[in-house]
Amino acid sequence: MSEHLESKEKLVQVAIELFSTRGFKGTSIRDIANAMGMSISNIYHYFGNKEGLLLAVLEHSSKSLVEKLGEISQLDLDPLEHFKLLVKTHIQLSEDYKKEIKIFFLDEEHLSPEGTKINNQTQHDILQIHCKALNELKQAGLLHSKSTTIAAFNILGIINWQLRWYRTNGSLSLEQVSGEIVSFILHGILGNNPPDIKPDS
Amino acid sequence: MSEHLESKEKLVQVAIELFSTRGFKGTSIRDIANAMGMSISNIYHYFGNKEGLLLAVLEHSSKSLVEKLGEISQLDLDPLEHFKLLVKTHIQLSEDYKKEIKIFFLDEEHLSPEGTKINNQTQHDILQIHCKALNELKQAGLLHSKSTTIAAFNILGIINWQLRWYRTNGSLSLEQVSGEIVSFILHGILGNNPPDIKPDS
DNA sequence: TATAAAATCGAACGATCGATATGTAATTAT
DNA sequence: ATAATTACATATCGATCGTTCGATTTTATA
Repeated sequence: MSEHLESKEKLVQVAIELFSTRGFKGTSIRDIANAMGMSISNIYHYFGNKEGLLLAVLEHSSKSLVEKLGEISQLDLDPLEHFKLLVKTHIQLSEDYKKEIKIFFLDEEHLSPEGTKINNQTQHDILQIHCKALNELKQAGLLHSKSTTIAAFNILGIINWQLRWYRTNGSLSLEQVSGEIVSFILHGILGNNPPDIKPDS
Repeated sequence: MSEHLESKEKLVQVAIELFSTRGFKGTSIRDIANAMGMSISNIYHYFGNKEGLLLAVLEHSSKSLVEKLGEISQLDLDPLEHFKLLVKTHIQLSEDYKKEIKIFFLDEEHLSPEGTKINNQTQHDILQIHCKALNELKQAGLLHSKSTTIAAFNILGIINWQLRWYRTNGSLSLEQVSGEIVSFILHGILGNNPPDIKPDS
């Protein structure tokens, strides 16, 4: 009744690597089998079919990502510090889950109903985490934006876009970029009533 | 020496439609031929191979998009009005070129060197247009952000993300969303020294 | 150690893919 | 009028795709 978790976990990792660089349709089962040094049929033994493997990847990474972001959401901090920590953590997590998130955005079009469901659920969860933090700011009278939802979308846009252009080997450190982004977002949502924003906590 | 432009142009349009919904790898030449009511070989007659068709799509739309955005850049306005107009126009253009831009982002991974070149050039051009407008603001002493480049990336992130979540049939009009986004961005880049930002020009 | 279960393999299947070869009808140029 | 070019179609190629089958090896258990 025991599964060979080593192979199964390694398969997911290899799939993440290949799906993120070549896309789902651009990666064949044979590609994955070769990269694993394993036979094709063995992949079917573990995941049933190609999409089963994709679903395993999606489920594996989305659950973990939302979980870690949710931990921040449950901390008991004052609204402003809470929000800053949330954005900073989100940026760091995006870097950590770079490849997995890329799969999310790259292959969302040709997903099965189940895959679409996972995808939508994940996006919704993440949006809600930010909305919650923004509503705390609103209750504290600090929010300038009329719509917290649009503000939350804007924040996700900035963070997810940073994932596309930021290069680790470039001249900017992630800390620098993260600081600039937090500052940009804070001014964007707080508007003209900023309680003297400190550059970093 | 004359070409049948009607069929060729229609082919590009059909390709845009299918590539944007199913992705490049997810769309077969046969799919396109069927949607056109045309034989497969005729597509090869016009575009040489599948990628030639993709390049035609990319070239067609990127040139047009950058051109229209560049027109705004050449207007002679005061920096702030200039910038607001640029963002608003970019949002509107994104809506107009929704499908084409989707192809840009969806299939950037498996492009030929030439496709990658067009893609990078386009992204670079658009970024520069925003950087230029931001530098004008900087010279006017209005900019809060340290790095204009990061600020420009943030702006692109917000606009391109809006393209993903905004639904025309939803409860929000594009005008509303556009206004909120412009406000968000203005506060984000101007920071604590805002010259009394008017909600709309 | 016997046996059931899990893990792995090689070979093959039918379908579909991008691409081509070879034609013919229609248009255009001379 | 006729030669040349363009616009299309049919049929087919070899490659690759996802998937399956049948068998073998390894591992767990009783």
